[in-house]
Amino acid sequence: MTDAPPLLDSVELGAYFALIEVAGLLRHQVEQQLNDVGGLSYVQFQLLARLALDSPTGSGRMTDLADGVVYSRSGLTYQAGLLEKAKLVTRGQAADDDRGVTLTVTGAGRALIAKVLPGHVEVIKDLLLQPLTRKQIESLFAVLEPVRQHMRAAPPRSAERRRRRSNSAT
Amino acid sequence: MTDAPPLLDSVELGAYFALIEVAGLLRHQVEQQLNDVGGLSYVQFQLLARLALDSPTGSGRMTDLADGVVYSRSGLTYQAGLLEKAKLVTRGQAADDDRGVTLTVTGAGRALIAKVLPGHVEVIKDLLLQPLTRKQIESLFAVLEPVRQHMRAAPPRSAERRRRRSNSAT
DNA sequence: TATTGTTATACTCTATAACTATA
DNA sequence: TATAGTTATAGAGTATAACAATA
Repeated sequence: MTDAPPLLDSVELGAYFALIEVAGLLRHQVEQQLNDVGGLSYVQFQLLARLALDSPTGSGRMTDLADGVVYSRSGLTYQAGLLEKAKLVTRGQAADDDRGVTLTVTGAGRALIAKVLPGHVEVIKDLLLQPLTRKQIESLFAVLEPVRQHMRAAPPRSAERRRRRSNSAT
Repeated sequence: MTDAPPLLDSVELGAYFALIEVAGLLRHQVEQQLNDVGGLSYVQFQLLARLALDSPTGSGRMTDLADGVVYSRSGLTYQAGLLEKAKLVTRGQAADDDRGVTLTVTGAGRALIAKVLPGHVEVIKDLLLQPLTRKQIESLFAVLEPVRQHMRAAPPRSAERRRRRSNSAT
């Protein structure tokens, strides 16, 4: 057993650690702002924002929302339940698939996002963007975007989703 | 009340979202590997790794460890307790300050880090580094490093630490 | 038979506030 | 009086597995 050769050089290590730390601190600060101003967790904000900002209809299917926001199905159900209880979304049958559930932002949901967004943006500017030049911001995006694509292509959650289904040893 | 003008353009938004998503997915995968192979949470791994890899003595002061790893004091005490119970670290008096507590990695702790590290590195390579050129990795580091410095300069946790102490209205 | 979503449950982590001891 | 660390406690979030209903 020779000792581990496949380590990382200092730049790779630095990029990795910086990524984790920066994202962690940023998320922590953002979470605090969201909670203070709107009583929202980050996941809840993401769900609401997706519906209110990304979807033209203000609606979305559970399964689609799960991807990229939440790691387990039950987790999404839990969060959707909280949002529904708070009257920020409604739950309804999906149009085409009778098993499906569709989440829709309410007016209150949109209002809350609008209320929370300015401070949210402020935190991002102050913490993440402020020390960077325009070029650096562009560079950050240019580098992270392919990584995101790559991660989505080999989906971590989807793998979990179907994990050990067709178990032949039954 | 005119509606929110101080929003972000698409590059800024893209950089922010990509950062959060990439770091989140990466951390999730890494966490799974650490847990599967070594029964460690990410925070526990970070603490152990700091002691085993960064410190020449294998020791560290609680307060110093808290910075950048854990968000609250009690959180660190909790994690230190777990690590101690698992015989991965020992707790002792700090040399100079009688209030201080020093954490020291044990042999078992070092062994566990060594056991876990190759797979850890593998995940980082596969998920984060693989789709990037060397230049991009360097660029990622070059951009994130000043952000990290900036975030540390306006410390979120330290602010919490001394929050409303010297209250003049006493 | 596979997929969508829910439920029950257990567990991990985090934060707050009160407290002790040392500087 | 301020700081280092611990404790008790409460709460939020997540994952697992079993389940019902539809494709």
